Amino acid sequence: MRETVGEPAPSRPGRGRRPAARESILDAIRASEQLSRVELAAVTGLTEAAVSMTVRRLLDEGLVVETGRTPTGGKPRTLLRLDPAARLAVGVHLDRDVTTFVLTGQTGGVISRLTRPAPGAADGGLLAHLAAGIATLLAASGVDHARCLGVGVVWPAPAGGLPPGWDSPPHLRDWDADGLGRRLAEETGWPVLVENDATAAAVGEYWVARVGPERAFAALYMGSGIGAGIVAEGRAVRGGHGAAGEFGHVCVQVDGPPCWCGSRGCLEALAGPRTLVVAARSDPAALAEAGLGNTTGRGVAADFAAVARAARAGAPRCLALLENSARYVAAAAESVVNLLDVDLVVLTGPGFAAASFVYGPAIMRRVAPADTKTWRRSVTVTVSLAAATASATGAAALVLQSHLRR
Amino acid sequence: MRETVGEPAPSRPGRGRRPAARESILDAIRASEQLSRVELAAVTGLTEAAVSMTVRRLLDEGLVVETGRTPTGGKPRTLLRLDPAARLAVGVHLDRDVTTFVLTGQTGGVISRLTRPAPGAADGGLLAHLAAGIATLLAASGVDHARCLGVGVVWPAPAGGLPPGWDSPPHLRDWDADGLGRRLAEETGWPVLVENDATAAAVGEYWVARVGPERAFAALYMGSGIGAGIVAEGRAVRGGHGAAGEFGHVCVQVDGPPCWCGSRGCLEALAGPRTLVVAARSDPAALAEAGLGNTTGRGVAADFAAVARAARAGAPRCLALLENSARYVAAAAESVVNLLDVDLVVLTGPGFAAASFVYGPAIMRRVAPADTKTWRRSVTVTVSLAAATASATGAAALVLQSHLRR
DNA sequence: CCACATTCTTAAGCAACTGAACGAAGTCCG
DNA sequence: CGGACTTCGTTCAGTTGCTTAAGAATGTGG
Repeated sequence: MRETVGEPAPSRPGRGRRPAARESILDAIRASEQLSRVELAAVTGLTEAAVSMTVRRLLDEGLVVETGRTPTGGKPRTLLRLDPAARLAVGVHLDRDVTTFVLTGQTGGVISRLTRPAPGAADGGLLAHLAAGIATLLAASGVDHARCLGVGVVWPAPAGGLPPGWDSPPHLRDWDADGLGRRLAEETGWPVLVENDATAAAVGEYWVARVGPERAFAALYMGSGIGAGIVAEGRAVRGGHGAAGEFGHVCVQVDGPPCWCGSRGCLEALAGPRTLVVAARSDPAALAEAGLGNTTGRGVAADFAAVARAARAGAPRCLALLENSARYVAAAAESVVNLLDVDLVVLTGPGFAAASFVYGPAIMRRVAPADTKTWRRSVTVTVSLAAATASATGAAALVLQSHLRR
Repeated sequence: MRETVGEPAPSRPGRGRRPAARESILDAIRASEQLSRVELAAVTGLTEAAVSMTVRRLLDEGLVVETGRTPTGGKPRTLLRLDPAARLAVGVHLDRDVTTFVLTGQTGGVISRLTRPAPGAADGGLLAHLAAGIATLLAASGVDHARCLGVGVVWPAPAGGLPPGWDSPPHLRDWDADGLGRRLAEETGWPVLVENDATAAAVGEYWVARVGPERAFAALYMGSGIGAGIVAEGRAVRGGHGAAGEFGHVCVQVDGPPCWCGSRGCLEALAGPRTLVVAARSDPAALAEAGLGNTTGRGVAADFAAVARAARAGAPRCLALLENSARYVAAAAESVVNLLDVDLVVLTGPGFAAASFVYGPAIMRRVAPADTKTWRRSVTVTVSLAAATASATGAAALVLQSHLRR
């Protein structure tokens, strides 16, 4: 379950119901970059009168600005945009080896960024690490703190909390989503929201890439593990306990090798970055190609990137390892597409940022074949523009989105 | 896209917005069988005053009835139920070999039922077949036609329409969802809704089995093919083009045998009922066990049922065939559970009705193992109580549900 | 029979939206 | 250049769905 902590919703007395117009108007402008009032009325299904009134309020609050006009047959349309600086959000990605902090504006654009190594066991704990990073980020950017809506924290674990036995990094091991959100909210004074990193990447992509709510899409995220975030009808799919998107444990081979999760043939066990790196280290040729010989313990992501670089430079063994992995990932992606009728697959995260030149074509071949003999609808496969920081910006986007839908 | 045809919503002037209370109250009563007004207020989050007013209107309309009271410390609660006979819906399942018609009440209970063989090429066409069946069903049940809300038609194809190359039975081949809905609405005068049969089975199960909206669940449907319907947050997951739930084309073996869909290793190609029946017919031992020797062309479902009967009676070859199929189905079910964080899997449709004694345990072993070492949440696997008519009742439930959410 | 607890109803008010008419800001054309 | 026309946006009264607040109904225990 997603956790929102801090600032309880002020239940003003005498208040009617939650205004739906506000949400749909802001979301429509977000998705289209700029829109006039009549267009908003058409898109949202509201009357022009309702749009007019709601927009005036948004203008008064400074959330929206008028930017130019487009000529028509009669009175020209006045275009509306979100004011990027009107609202800010902090996004934090707690990955295994590194923590990324970003400050974004209302449109999801990154204002400033900060990267820190993940805290070791003796570094004074996770809370201090987070609070310091957030403070540094805000101080460096010099923005008005009052405009910051809150903090989104995402990690490579289900949003519903870490189940026992989960393979989590040491500095996250003793935390659950609920506790982390509450404690960090107390520490910083901001509302805090905790979510899975792949889901956040998907929401971030939805937000930043201006995907329309009519598209069902999946963001495949490869960091030190592999996960998927799914957005359908403009909403993140979280499942019964906030653990949807366990792409790494999709079965791609009935009697495949055992996985730490207790099952067999899981994608992660067959083709995950960790598996690939282990294979590269145990293969002398690949080891030499990727220059992994005299490095050790740098973390899976760094090793994976080295293998990808070598493959891109033409190293045959590294390329073979990646292509083998890509076969499995493509098959799992096909399952996602078939199960959820996804028409847009976005590859994101540092893993795909480094190796999309192998994974992208492989997934495309399997999921969106060029021949039209197959029955399937057309599926687009793209690589995220900011794959390395996708989760952190997604974390911020989650905060922005939750403020739309308050 | 789902198609609703007929009866355009009367847009009364001066009307405010769509009442959300009505929907949530009816849905809460549906899910709980009976509830008092205070309980409704607690469950729906509405105030007691709002519940009181809305319920009175529902009582006036006859949708809801008061049934008894429960003692408390003070004034006893008056319990409310849906009046099953207040609203009726017709559900039609157009399967490959047989068409099933059901008439259900507001709670989804079957009032009357009719089964007809699927029309051949020379039987005067699909529309006449449907119209005649519906007329016969209603005449036989002797209910007031005015209380019938509409007709739901479901078929073994995506709700979004039949893509070119789809392996559809002859009598459905020239139809698309849109056209069928419109034409049947003209023919019968009722609103018509066209949907995928597995999705309908899931909605039917959700409706009839009183699943709460907090559960994410998947209905696996085996008829002459194999599909999945997914319900999350009380809504059917349809995906970008209404083609979600293509469980039969989940990949369970990267380099498995080619499937007619153009891909490889699809569940249906490896373990679907058709594949299993073909295997049984080409295996002399299984052929003899199941008594398929002197039958031919009865359709996949009948042959599959014969194999299942033989296996249940102890026939080793038939059992082996089923258990092999179940291994693959279980792996694919595991993928669904992991991707969507489903906590309830329901087996339904004639295939699972005949062979759940093999598939149920196999899926349970893989998806809900008894040992708690795994990280996964507890998943329940059950067999539908009315697996054989699940899709037809689901079709009717879709009509009921769409009237809640109008 | 009278507190007391609890459930449900009634009454007044408010906020969000609707429809319809009107004002505003352009283009087009004689 | 001025008026018809087109399209955009606003104003205003009215309806509706819900809110809070108070009270009526209907039981139990003393």
